[in-house]
Parts: sequence; C-alpha cells; structure tokens
Amino acid sequence: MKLTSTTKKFILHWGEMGTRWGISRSVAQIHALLLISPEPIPADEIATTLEIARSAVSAGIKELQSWGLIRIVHHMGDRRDHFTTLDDVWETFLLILRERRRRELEPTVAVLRECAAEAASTKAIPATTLKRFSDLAELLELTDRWCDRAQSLSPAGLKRLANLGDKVFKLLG
Amino acid sequence: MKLTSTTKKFILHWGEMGTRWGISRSVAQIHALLLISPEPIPADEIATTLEIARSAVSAGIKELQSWGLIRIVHHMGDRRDHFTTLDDVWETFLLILRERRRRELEPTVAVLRECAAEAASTKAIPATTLKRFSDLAELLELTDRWCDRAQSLSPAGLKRLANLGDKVFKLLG
DNA sequence: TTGTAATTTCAGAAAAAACTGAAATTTCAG
DNA sequence: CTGAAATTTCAGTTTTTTCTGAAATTACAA
Repeated sequence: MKLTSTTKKFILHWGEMGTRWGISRSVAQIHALLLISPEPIPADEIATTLEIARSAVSAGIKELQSWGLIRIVHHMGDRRDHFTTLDDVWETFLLILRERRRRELEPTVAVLRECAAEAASTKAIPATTLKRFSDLAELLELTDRWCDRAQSLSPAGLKRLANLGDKVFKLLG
Repeated sequence: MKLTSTTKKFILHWGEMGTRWGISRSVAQIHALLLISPEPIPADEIATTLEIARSAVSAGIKELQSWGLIRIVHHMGDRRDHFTTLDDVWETFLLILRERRRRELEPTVAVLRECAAEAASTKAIPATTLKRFSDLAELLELTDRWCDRAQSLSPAGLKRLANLGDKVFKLLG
C-alpha cells in the first residue's frame, strides 16, 4: 500500500502511542495500517509497506488477533489471508476494554484481595497497609464493574453513553 | 523496609502491571513500595529494599514526580528526602487520568484532526480512510471530554460517581 | 568557608524486547 | 499424492530500554 505523508504520520503516531500503553511499536503500526487501509491487505503487503520482516508481521498479527482486533478475509483466486480491522471503532474500544479487564484488572483485583486478606491475618503488616490494599481493591473493582457493564452495550449504545457525558456528571449536582 | 511475602507479591504484581501499561517495571515497583509503606521512606531505603541501584531510584522518583504521584516529606534531624504517595487512591486515579489525557489523548486527537483535514483535501486518500480518521477523532475526543469532566470532581466525588455505575447505565434504558 | 551527606548525572554495561532470515510446516490447487 | 505458495517457527542478531557505579553537583551543618 502506498503511504502518503498523512497516512505515514498517523501510523507513526499510533505506533508511538502503542509503546506508551504497553503495545510494541510495530504491532501498533500494523494495527494503524489496517485501520486506514480501504480494503483488507495480505501480510506480505503489510511487511513491504511498513518495511519490516514478513515474520514480524506474522507475530504482530497473532498478537492483534489475541486482542480480537483484526479479522481474516479471503479473496477468490488468492490463497493469502487478507487482514482488516472491525469497521466500528466503538466495537474496537469495547474489545480493548474487555481484554484489559480480563488480563490486567481482574488479576490485579484478585491479588489485592489476597493481599488484604493476608494483611488482615498477620500482625507483621500494619493497618495502614491493609487499608491501602482495601482501598486499591475497591477502586479497581469499581472500575472493573464499569468495564463489565460497558460490555453489555452495543457499540452504538456505548457511543450514545459517551455522548451523554454532561448528563452523567450532573447526576452529582 | 522489611518485605513480607504478601507485600512482595503486591510489589511484583504492580511492577508487572506497570510494564503492561507502558511504565517500566522498577518505576512501578517503587510506586508500589511507597503505596504500602506505613510512612515516607528515603531513596536509599527504596534502593536496598528493592535491590536496585541508588541512581535507578533517583530516576524512578523523577519519573513518578512527573506524574505527580509522589510527595517529598522531611523529618527533623534527617537531611534526606523521604517519599510518600498521596493518601487517597482516588486522587491518584485522577492524576493518572490527567497526565494520560495531556500526554497521549490530546496529542492523538490533534494528529487525527490534522489527518482528517489533510485527507479531506486530497484525492490521494480514499473517503473510507477519511471516515476512519474522523471516527477515531470523535471517539478519542469524547473520551477526552469524560476525562476532562472527571478532573473537576473531588476524589470523593469521583468515588461517588464510580459507585453510581448502575444508575448511569440505566440512563440508556 | 569547609567538609560531608545527599542527590543527580552520565557513560558504559546488562538485560529485555523486538526483529531478521532461513528452515520447517501447513495449505491447497492440480 | 505432488509441488508450489503461504505461513509459522526459531535461533541468532540488532535495537531499545533499563540499570549500574563512579564522578560531579548540590545542599547544608558546623
């Protein structure tokens, strides 16, 4: 795929943001490329466009698939897999939320609950530390619940909620 | 500071989670240690407790300070800086939100707006790509606004909102 | 001032992460 | 089946990130 200065700018930026959020630069770049490609593209085209090895693309695709962020499409008369992102960015957002919840939020809540329980049953850990474990567990559990409830929304529903921001904050007066 | 198996578990887990969110392991560990320390501790104690070089602690502290996550405290008769986290985890949450918004969300929205504008004014970029830029910009801008509104809440207010989850989702019927 | 403790800086080392290219494996049309 | 295309695996390399320890700087008590 031919990149323009605009598409290049987006891909590079998305790659940088990836690194800030724990995603490797080239995986994020692959995602960026697929996000803006007008149609599904095969792995070798990703490799030549981003100037990375075919094998790195293979690994990157596997990673993106583990997040559920890309789909495989086939074309008549072409044995190669062609890759594409979902077409709704809100659905993408929900997927990322779901995975981060599963991979990071829930395990962390579990660890914090364990730590709180252990801290409660030993004199070796001061009360202030126990309180900290509980406070963190509470915060992350509430965050977890928000993420969970979001999962029950359709992409369009999530978008509607996002637009309802003002009303939500007024709930607090 | 003497670590128990419980506090060790928490520090190691927090360090791992750091790496998943783009924070270096040892910086996250320093943060974890300060989170659970009953009182402020000096840099050299952080170094010996976590078994890392004093200079690494210095860099880590600088990083945490750039996020606003730690405070310096002084004790009579001790020239060393002692470090501590905020005591409200909801305030910590707000700080992280604020910084991520400033460092990542806003620059990304800006780039997407630029890309959309450029895509709109050249035939070299297909309409589908322009749409993708706009959709992403819209999503991130709405996210940005939520983060912004959260900033106007007190830590206690944020906690109240977090507990209001069910009501918020019922707004959608 | 002066000397010492505390902190920071920084060049090089070490560790971790990511990438390459060749080989192995899988897939599938003929 | 057979062979070529497509994909994956993986050992070794490169790149990036992080860490160390010595030296420089800063802060401050005497």
